[in-house]
Amino acid sequence: MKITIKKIAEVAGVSRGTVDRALNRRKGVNPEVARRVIEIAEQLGYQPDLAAKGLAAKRYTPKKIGILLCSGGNPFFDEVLEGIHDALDELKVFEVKSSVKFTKGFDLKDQLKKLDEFRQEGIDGLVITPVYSELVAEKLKAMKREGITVVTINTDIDDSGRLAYVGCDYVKSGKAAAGLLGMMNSGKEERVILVVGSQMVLAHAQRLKGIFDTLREDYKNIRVSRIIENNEDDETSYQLIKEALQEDPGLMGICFAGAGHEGGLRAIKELGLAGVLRVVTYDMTDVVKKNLKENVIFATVCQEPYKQGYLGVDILGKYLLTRKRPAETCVYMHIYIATKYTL
Amino acid sequence: MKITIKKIAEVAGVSRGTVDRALNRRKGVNPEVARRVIEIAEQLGYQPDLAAKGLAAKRYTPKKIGILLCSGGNPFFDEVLEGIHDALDELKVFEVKSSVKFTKGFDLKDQLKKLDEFRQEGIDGLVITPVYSELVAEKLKAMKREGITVVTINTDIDDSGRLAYVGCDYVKSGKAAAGLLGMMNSGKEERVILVVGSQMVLAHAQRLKGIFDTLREDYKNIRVSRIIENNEDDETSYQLIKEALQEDPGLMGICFAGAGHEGGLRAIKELGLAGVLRVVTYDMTDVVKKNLKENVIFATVCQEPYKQGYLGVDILGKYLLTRKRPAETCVYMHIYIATKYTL
DNA sequence: CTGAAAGCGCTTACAG
DNA sequence: CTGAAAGCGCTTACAG
Repeated sequence: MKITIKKIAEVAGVSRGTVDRALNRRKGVNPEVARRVIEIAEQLGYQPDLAAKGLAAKRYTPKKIGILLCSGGNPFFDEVLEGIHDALDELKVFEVKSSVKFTKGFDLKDQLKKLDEFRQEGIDGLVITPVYSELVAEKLKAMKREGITVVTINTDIDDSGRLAYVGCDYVKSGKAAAGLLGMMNSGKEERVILVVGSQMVLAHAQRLKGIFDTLREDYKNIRVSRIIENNEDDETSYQLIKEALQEDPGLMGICFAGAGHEGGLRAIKELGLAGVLRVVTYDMTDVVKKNLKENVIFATVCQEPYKQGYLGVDILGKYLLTRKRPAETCVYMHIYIATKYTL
Repeated sequence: MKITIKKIAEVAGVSRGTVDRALNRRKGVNPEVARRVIEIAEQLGYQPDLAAKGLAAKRYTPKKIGILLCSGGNPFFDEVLEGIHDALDELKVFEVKSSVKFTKGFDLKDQLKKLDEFRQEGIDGLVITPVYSELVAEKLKAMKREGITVVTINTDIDDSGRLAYVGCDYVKSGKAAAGLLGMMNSGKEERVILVVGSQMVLAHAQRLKGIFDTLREDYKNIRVSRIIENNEDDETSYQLIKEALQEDPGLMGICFAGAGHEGGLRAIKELGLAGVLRVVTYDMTDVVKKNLKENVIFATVCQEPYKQGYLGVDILGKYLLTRKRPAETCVYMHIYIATKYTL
């Protein structure tokens, strides 16, 4: 076998308890001794045995992870949640407990409130889809000071002291959608419209940027004739898109950069444009699936939702159990394209 | 905590050793007693603790996994191999050893020989990309009788007694490629050519089927004007495709259903058809990446190579350590589409 | 066929 | 600040 704590203890001439305390940066060790032990461990290439750690952990206070998602009403997060649960299940062996909370959409106040609830309950780590606000960043920093480790998933937030971000590069995902429109371009001058929830949503703004950059550089004969903000609301989406399509009957395509496609798709179908207007969406919800099958949506750009949830929890769990940080602070998901044939 | 072996021992009125022997179907337990122990364990919902199993396993003979890949010269397998190594690394905690062997392409004789080598060395489990031959199926069955558990990845083989198959649904991946050609169809009657390694390679034949089915059903104005067999050889590919393109200058697209695109792509570039002829490929090798970036390949259909390797080993490892079978015998990979923008 | 015991590597309450 | 010891859950060589 390999280097164990026992071996290190022998070499350092101290007890295994002291080695454990030193390596895990626990308090109450002579700094001199600690330094030496750590150095010896590094020299010998010590790798802690996770199985043994897990087993020993069972005797003492369990770790607790909080999960806070802005997913109310957004089916995209069902798959994220699957990943979260699978990772939590695997952590159960190590006696890691968990508690999951949701807010309806990106509601700032509600998020702040739920964060305080978690602080009261007492958690060791948090996986969160943060609302993009300084208030949240501040609160996360305060929680860090209290010893709570934070991992952001799906959306990131600056200067919050988080351990890692697991999610999408949204500019890149914008490019992917533009590439699809380009692929379907006939070679003639054509117009498309873009639909976002709000340009204030960071992810949507970044996707727009990716789309514009790509069209400008690679597909000069595609012009964006209009940007519609639907607030991710289906009724708004329906009205605005219906209008837009009627005013500009020769459109080649439309790209939904955020949620709320259902209404827009309804408008498209009513106007008899299904299968004609090239529709590109994001993610893979039931609505998207249905409309891919019916040839209304041509393709959709995906971002590994399951993995976002799984890795978010996994990275946090590994850190809590072993203080091991992920190799990269930002773990970007694979961006890929799905069609009716890949379902 | 939960139900442990100790608890079961108490309830059954036997020692922990006996419980262990009964639950793991080891020999030398009174059948009556074994039956009762197993029943009690089920009743109590006993779930063995992996960490403890791993720790205990360290004291005794390690398990050994053999890996046998038909990957010589095929860059697609680099990523499969990454997944394999990551999974093996995780198994090291449980003292699982491994040995990896390769054959050059799908060489039947070489595969049979390497299988015998593994038997000699003594392995407990095998992850293999089987050559599609009855001789292989027979040998795998023989190995099963000797107590070796087999998992197939990337390609399956019937009636071989394997524990599971992890890989692609090739008919479906054929459909995905056809869908891409369809997406790029101008609406007019158009012709495409298909390139395979050999129609004798099961995966290629299945992809062809998927492509034909889809074109027939959904894209009636795309006609396959020719099928080229390139033996996955670049020179052959170059020659045949150059000829084909010269004979039929109005082609809309070409789909490479197997390896050996490099030569074909060279022909396309020489004839000045880069960016004009719609090229669809499979998988994501360095050659594919380069040609996506240069706008020669429009899109490529992928099949989670990393995951194939990872899960193949993971499923086998879990089975060897805990006799737990995967939920599904056939674990199908996600099929997805990549473009230059998703790189 | 069965039980008692040792030990896998790590952690912490306890005593000093 | 440090060491000796117990124990997390499981497995097997050993003795009977």
